[in-house]
Amino acid sequence: MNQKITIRDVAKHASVSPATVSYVLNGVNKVSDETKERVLLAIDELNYQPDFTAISLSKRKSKMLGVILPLVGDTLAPLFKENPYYSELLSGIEYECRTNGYDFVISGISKADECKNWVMKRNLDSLLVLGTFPEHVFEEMKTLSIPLVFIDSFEDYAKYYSNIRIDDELGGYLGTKHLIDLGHRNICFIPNGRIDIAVDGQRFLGFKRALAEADIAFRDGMTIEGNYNTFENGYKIGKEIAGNKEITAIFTSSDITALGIIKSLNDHGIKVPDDFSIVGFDDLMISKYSSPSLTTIRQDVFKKGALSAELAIKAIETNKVEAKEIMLPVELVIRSSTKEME
Amino acid sequence: MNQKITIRDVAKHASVSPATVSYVLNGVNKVSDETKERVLLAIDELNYQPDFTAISLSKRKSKMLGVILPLVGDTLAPLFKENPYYSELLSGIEYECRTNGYDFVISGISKADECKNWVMKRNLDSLLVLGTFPEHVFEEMKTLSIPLVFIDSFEDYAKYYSNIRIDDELGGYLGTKHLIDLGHRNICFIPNGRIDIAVDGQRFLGFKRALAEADIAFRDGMTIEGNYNTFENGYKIGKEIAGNKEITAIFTSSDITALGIIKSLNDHGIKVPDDFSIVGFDDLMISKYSSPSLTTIRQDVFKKGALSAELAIKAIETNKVEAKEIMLPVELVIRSSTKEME
DNA sequence: CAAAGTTAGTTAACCGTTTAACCGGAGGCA
DNA sequence: TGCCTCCGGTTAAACGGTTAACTAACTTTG
Repeated sequence: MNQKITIRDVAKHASVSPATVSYVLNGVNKVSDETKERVLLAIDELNYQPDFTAISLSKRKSKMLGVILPLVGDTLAPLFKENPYYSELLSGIEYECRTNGYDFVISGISKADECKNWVMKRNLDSLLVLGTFPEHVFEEMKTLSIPLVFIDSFEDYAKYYSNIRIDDELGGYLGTKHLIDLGHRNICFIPNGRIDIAVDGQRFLGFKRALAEADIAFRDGMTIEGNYNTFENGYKIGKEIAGNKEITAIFTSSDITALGIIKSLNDHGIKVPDDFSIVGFDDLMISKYSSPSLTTIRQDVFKKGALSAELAIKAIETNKVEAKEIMLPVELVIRSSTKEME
Repeated sequence: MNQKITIRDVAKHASVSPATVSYVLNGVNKVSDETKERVLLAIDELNYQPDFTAISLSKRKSKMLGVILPLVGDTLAPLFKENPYYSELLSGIEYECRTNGYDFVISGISKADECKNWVMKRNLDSLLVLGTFPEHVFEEMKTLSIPLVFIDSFEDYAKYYSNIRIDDELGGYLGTKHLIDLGHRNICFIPNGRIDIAVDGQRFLGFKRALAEADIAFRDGMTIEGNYNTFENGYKIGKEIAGNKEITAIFTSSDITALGIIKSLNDHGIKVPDDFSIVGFDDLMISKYSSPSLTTIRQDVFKKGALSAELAIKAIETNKVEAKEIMLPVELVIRSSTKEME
C-alpha cells in the first residue's frame, strides 16, 4: 500500500508545524489567512484524509453512532425479515449519518455489560435505542455520559433523554373514527402486545376516545390481546373472529397482523371489505400491494430514523444532552380493506 | 465519566509491564503461565476492555467491515423499503460480525473517491460489495490491498476476489420446469433488468434449458423486458399480458414483480392460479403471506450475508485474499400461485 | 517608554495499544 | 571457566492525530 499521508506530511509540504495544520482543520482561530491558504493547498495537493481512528483516540470522539436493536433469539433476522419497519428506520439513520460525516454501527445486544462495553470499546459518540431495554442497563448507560436517543420508548427513565415517537393516541383515534364513520359499531381493537402500556396503551386510548365521541359504550370482547405482531398470529385471531357474528370491523396495531387476519377471514368465507372492514397500523410497503390493499395509519418511519440521528448528532456537537420529546404526525390512509356498512 | 481503565492500570495491578499484558492479550508466547494467570486475573478484576480505536491505530486493523450498497437517488430508502432482500442480507452480516467480535458500517456510496477514502479514514478491514460498481472504482479499491467480497457480482474484475452468488441458472430451470410439469407450454420469462447479463442472464439460460428439455421451441414474445423490479412495473406488465390470450404462465425474476402482475391480472378478471400460473424469485416474506401465496424460487439471503462476512473475516485474519466463487443452492417452493392446467 | 496584551505560530506531551530491541539470569556445552 | 542460547520479561518508540504551554515579535496602553 502506498504510504499513508499524515498530518506531518502536510505540515512539511506547507512549511508549518503539524499543530498548525490541525488548527486549520479544526477551525481554531490561530492561523493567519495566508498560512491557512498554504495549508489548505497542501491538503488538497496531497489529497490528505485525516485518520478517524487517530482522531478518535486523541479527541475521544469517533464520529460513530451505535444503534441498538432488540434481539430475537440470537439474531436480528426475524425482526428484519418479518417487519420492514426496522430497515426503513435504518435507511433514515443512514441518510442522516452520511450527510453529516458520521457512520453508525448496529448491534442486537441483550446483556447489559456488552452494551456499555461496546460503547467504550468503539468510543461511540451516542446511542440510538429502539424500543425498550431493561432499567438496570439504562443505569449502566447513564454513567457513560453520552447522549442517548430513544425511539418509541415509553419508559420513565427515557425522559432524561430525547425520545422520538409518533402520535399513537391520534393514530388510534383516526383509525377507529374512520370505521365508525363507515357505520361500524361493533369494532374490535387488537394490540401488538400488552394493551395497557407503551405504544399500544396510547392507541387504545385513542380507540376509546373515538368510541366515546360516538356514544358507543366500550364493553368486554372489544379487544383481543395478541402476543406478537406476526402474520401467523393474525391468522389465528382471524379464526376466532370468524366465529363471532357480532363484530363487523377490526382496528389492529400492526399491518402484518391485519394481513394475517384478512387471509384467515377469507379462508373462512368472510370477504374483506364487503363483509368485514379492517384497519392496520404503520403503512408498510406490503400494505399497499396486498389484496385488498390495506387501509392503515401511516407513520413516516424514514423520517423517524433520520430525526433520531439528527438529534443525536446535534447533542454530540453541542455537547448538550437534551430531554426533548418529539412526536411525529400520523395520517389515515384509506384503501380497500374498509367499506361503508350495508 | 469514571476514569477509563487502560492497559497500564492492568499492568500495575498485576505488577508487570504493559507490554506483558499486551502479549497475554494477543496470545504471544512470551509469558510464563504463572504471570499469565496474574494478568488474566487483573483483567477480570478491573473489568478491562481493550480500546478498539487504540488497537486500530497501532495495528492498522479496525475489526470493522464496510458494506457498500447501491444508492438510489441519494438514499438507500427505496431499496430498503421496496425490497426486503437487503435487510435480510444485512441481518446475516450482522449475525456473523457480532459472533466474531466485528462491527460493520454501511454506506451507500456513489463517487469512487469517497469509497476509498471511507476505507482509509475508518481503517476498514474489508469491504462487502453488493452487486456492481464501476470498474474504475474497482481499480481504486485494488490499491488498498484489503480483501473484498462481492455479492451477486458477474463482473470480470470481481474474479480477483471472493464472490458469493446463488445458482441462478438452476433457479431459472426449476421455476420453468415446474410450470412445464403443470402442463404449461406458453410461458413468458420476465427479467429484472437486462436479460442477457448477470443474474437475469443466468436465469434466462435456465429458462431456455427447461424449454429445450421439454421440446418447446423458444420464440419471440416469450420474454418481456422490465426495467426494475417494482410492484408498479409488474402491474403494467400484467396489463399487457391480460391482452394476450396465448400465454398461460409467467416466470419472473422477482417476487415483487410477480405480486404486481397478480394484482393486475386480477383487476382484469383473470384469476391466479385458476386461469393463469405465476412463479416468482427470492421467496420474500411477503410472498408467503400474499393471496394467493406465491410459488417461487427460494434463496437463503440471510446465509448469503453471513457467509460473505465470514469469508471477509477469514481473509482478514489469515491475511490471504482468496478468489473463491461460492454458489449457494436454490429451491423451488410450491404454493398457490401455480396450478395444473385444465 | 516600560509593562502588558495580542497574534501567529511551535514544541512536546498525551490518547491507549503494539512491538522491535534490549537485558539479566539460568542452563547447556566445550 | 567462558561463551552461547533460551526464557521471561522490560523499555521505549511508534501509530496519527490534538492541545496545553510556551515563545517571539508586534501592538496597546497608562
